[in-house]
Amino acid sequence: MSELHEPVLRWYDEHARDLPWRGEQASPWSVMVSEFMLQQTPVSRVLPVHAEWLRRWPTPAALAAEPSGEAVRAWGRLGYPRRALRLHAAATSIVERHGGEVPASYDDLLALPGIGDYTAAAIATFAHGRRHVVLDTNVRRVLARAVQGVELPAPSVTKAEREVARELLPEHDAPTWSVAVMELGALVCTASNPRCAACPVRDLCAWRAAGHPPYDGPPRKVQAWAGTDRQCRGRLLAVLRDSEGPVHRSLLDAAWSEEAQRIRCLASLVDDGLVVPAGPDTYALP
DNA sequence: GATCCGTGGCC
DNA sequence: TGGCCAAGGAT
Repeated sequence: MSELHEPVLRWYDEHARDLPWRGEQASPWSVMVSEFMLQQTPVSRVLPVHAEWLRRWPTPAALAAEPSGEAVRAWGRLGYPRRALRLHAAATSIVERHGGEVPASYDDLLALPGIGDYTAAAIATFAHGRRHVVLDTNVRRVLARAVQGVELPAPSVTKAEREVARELLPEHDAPTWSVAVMELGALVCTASNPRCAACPVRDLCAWRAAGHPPYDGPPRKVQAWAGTDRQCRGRLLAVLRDSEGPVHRSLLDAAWSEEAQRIRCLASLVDDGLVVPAGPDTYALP
């Protein structure tokens, strides 16, 4: 047991947010939906959409019974709408291969569409109480600072980093430890303007002890947005989402003026399965 | 490993 | 004002 455990767990007991996908009443499916939605997306924006999804589709079978386009539509403006398609596909696979129950094993979860290392570990841990290393951006940042003494972790997970997290994982109640570290990273040990004065392990923190040296790794690229294909795809899909049925090409033309890019992006949306041709110059959600 | 994939709030 | 960031995954 590291000396980090007690203060972090005590802090979590006092400061944890009461989120609907936490606690005894949350089903594994609720946890799974939340993990898909939380990928690169803040909690505050996930909350209302998650509630509506669980009300409308309380089980994987309920979601799988509907066209994937309904999932894309109900995804709303959460972003990265391919996640909605993958969640629908994962629900279908759960019905077909797992009797409609969210799998508990990491390997079974990892085999589902839209689930990588983090999400498989998170669902196995938080929905089923298994013991896995849960390495998300929050945990990585907390450990980078408290243990390694650097402001931010490397661009991708290193072997040493995973080993540090593995050694810190307690034998008993690993889920509470992981969610506590994540919560600490989300609320106190934030990427910018960390609230060190409120941190339960400030006196143990290697980064603080070193005088808060600034990040000195490779430059972190900020994604461009204005004029990109992602913005164009977002505009086009929003037209489909906000329409009852199939829409004519002219409505899509009005959503993005640059023709070559518009055509390329529409083709990529069709290729991704987010849009389907529905007739002459007509398109719809799948 | 680098790149692509949405969206909106914040300091 | 605009760079920065938010519980990643697939290719």
